[in-house]
Amino acid sequence: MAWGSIGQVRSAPTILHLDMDAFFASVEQASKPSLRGKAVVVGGLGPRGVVATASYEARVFGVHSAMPMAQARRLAPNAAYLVPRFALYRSISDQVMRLLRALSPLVEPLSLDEAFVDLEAGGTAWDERSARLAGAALRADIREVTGLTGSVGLAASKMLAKIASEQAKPDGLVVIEPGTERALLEPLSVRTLPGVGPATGDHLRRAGIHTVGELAEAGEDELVRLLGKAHGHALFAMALARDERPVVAERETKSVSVEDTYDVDIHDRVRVGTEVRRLADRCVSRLRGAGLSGRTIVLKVRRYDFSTLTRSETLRGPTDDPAVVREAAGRLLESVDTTGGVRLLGVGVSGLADYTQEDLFAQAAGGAGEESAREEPAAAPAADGPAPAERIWPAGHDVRHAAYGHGWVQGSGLGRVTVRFETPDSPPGRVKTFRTDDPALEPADPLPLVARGPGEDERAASGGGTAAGSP
DNA sequence: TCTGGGGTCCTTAGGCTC
DNA sequence: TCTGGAGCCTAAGGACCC
Repeated sequence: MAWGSIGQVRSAPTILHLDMDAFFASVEQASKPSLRGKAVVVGGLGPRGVVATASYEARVFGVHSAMPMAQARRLAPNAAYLVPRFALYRSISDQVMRLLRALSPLVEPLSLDEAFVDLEAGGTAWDERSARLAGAALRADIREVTGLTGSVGLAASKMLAKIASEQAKPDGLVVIEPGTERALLEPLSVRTLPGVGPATGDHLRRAGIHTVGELAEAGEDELVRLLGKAHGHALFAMALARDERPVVAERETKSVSVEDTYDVDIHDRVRVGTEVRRLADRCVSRLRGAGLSGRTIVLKVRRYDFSTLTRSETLRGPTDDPAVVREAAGRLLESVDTTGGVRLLGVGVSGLADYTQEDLFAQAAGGAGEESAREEPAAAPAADGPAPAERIWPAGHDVRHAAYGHGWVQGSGLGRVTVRFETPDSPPGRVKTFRTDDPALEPADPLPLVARGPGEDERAASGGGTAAGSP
């Protein structure tokens, strides 16, 4: 992405950045009344899990995103620990994105809980006042539709809108007025700027540069010398509050990959090979699901000491054939020393196209059924034998009991599962414990966070419809 | 303390072709 | 015919983001 290359400098704060507050944790609190106002941590619960999102109540204890889960448990032993429920988060994200698209056709989602909107392109705002009104209305709509809060930043560029929404958190709205940008940026830490992470931050600190003002003073040549061409030019432009990157609605995928971190390092070479083939199959499933194929196969190996290496191979043409990807990944694995053990394996495909080399051959051959008739990816995890009899009840997932109704799994182990019976619009519920194989208990779909009016949803809930999570 | 998963972009370096 | 350089591709690693 070229910085400051195209477009004209905007004079009104009509770029909006929305950031949902502690998104995953807020969804869980909205869906589970007993967790409102409590410390909630969402993330991987295995021995090598990390925190995806911590509620503001958990952040008080020092828990934050990307922190190892073991450390979070030491800091906040009484918090609720839940595994992410991406399907639910995605459905709520869709509702939010629909609200954004009503404001403008130019919406650039960055993740499930964040997006840029060009309000001017949508004719929704043209000056500070109209932008502020649109931002406030959006926040109200989000609360009404999802029961959740989001923070809004408004500025004349993407970088500043993002900084504004950061300042607005939680549950606020901040406008950076054109003309005030330089003064606002000057005292901020260089780490505030997008693209300055731990490594670049350290690098700059060693050069005596701590603030955005010092970054601007250092001069473009010095920054290019310190950080390289692209990064140096980009950072200098940002330090002067120059950012003319447009809001881009459609982004095409450049690569597809899957990876797994194992609870215990794998030492057995045969097992490593098996895992790589499984990952190759999963990767191809995702690739095909997106209607894509790719030329470059990448194998990723993280060793016992956390050192990471990648090996890649570029084929003559794009493929979405699981056998081809499996074989390539297997060849790449041969060049990697895995003695000592591996903690993570990954398989990816890049150099994407929306056709395959096989398609071209098929066309050329008039579709004559080659021997390599499309092999379906090995049906995922059921590697061997029937599914185990033991039923798994992930923490936080919804369940339904024949007698007690809707609830969620508070914890399980030793053949027992503990369920709290409550719904988004009920008061905090009671806890009961069952055997994991209790036939009266079954997994359930999440309920809507906000009760719908009659006709809005076939699952129309009866209650009063108060917005979840309201103070 | 002990580090996920899915991405993007940049840099460096070597090989190849014109 | 030899050489230098530009430009492109591939491979590997690193930083960053959410």
